[in-house]
Amino acid sequence: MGTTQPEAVPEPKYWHLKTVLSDALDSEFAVGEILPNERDLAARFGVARATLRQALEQLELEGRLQRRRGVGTSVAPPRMGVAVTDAGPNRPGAAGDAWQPIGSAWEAPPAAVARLLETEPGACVHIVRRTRRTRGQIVAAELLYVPARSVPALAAGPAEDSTAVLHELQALPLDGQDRSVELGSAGADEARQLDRLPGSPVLVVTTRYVAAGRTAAVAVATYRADTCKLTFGESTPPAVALAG
Amino acid sequence: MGTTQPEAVPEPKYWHLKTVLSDALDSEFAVGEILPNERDLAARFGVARATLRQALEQLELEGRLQRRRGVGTSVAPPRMGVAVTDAGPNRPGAAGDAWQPIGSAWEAPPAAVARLLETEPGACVHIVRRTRRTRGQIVAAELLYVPARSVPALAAGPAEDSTAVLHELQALPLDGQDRSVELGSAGADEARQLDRLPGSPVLVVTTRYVAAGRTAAVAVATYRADTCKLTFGESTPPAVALAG
DNA sequence: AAGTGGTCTAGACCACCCC
DNA sequence: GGGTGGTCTAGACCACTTG
Repeated sequence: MGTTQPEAVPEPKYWHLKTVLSDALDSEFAVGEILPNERDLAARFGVARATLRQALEQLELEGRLQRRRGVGTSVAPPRMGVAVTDAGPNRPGAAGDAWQPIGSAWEAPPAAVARLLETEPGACVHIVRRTRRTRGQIVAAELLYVPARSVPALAAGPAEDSTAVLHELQALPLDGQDRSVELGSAGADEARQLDRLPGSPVLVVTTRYVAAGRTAAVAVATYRADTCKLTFGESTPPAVALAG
Repeated sequence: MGTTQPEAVPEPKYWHLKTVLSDALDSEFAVGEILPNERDLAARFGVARATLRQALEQLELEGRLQRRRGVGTSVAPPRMGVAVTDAGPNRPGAAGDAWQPIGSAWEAPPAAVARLLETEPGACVHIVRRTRRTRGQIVAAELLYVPARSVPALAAGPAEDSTAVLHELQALPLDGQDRSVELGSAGADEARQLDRLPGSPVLVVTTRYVAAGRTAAVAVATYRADTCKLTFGESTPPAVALAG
């Protein structure tokens, strides 16, 4: 009896909070502006800080917010469109948007990669580490796995220079490539390169380069999921994608 | 003094927990097996339940675990490879892997979509809702936005049948399409269709279909990020992708 | 009714950034 | 040193599924 209001299913507080904050972000804050701190916000909305944080986490996941320890929470700019299709190791890529080699190694790849490469588990391959910078921001960290058979001009073993591997790889005639995209979380090393905390959500792009019917190389690139929108263009998208 | 071990930077507990659990998953549990409940696990590792949950959330984000309220936490199977490239509205798609129309409407699209469609903000378009099923599982929910000009054979206004819009769209000669992939979180409606909780991470695939130099249609598909790996193949990937 | 994961609280301490 | 977000705790209650 009483006030007959079954209330159906009460929406979780953090969910309601999220929509309220999202609206406020659109109407009352500018990009880059810093929000009040979490303790104040929680008090203002009458919830515990953990609950407020749950809402902030969601908004960060959607690319609406950016949080930096010791600094504060700010309104994030729209996600950058990052072209994936032509960013392969043997396409130098656009001038201002470049992959930068960080180093190289001669090690055994993880089992999953070895399977793709069709190499013996435990066998060593060239591993080139690169980062990708778009408009000044580091947006991705990549590990490029190249089996010795794909770069016959190089002696098996550690390469003196990471660019040598990339250079040899360019000489290889490609049949094609296939790619997959999935959600992951940044490992300790990737997190450092991407300037994020470990565990941050990333988009993992695995590219398999095929030459002469075999897998010539495998690239595993992890993109910041908060700031990036991966684009796969066939026609010319530029203005629209950037306007976001 | 005591044992002089500065311990450098202590790794967060939930991070360490995650790796321990991850190893245990590989070695001691089978796919589909249900883990001990959260309270027991937390006690066993000597942490608060919230901390244990933080580790579980990460593992779920990586597609290692599946949690169902009222049931328990189980070991997830490897992610399904879901082909995106040839799954457009005018490619019927493979036989066993199909989009199923759910309904249609005649409404104004969100502002972001209207911008892509180059229609007036507030103008109505055909909206077709579909779900995609792969191996029996619903993996994606899509909203297909079709402006009236792209389907001249149909009267402007609510379509009697969602298949009519799709049928007319197939008649349109396409110049090409471009796509973007980004991280998002499921809204209340999408969550219901995907059998997930609101806020669950999803991969949002936005496809712009171009005909005669204009945007003919826009599809916004949200894929379950926990169970799906999106594939963009140019060569034939099958066995490898499925073996995961 | 019992057991599960999901939400929420009120507090504490820590790591980091900037002044 | 003072402020920020990040981690952690110990408890409570709720929503859902299953027997």
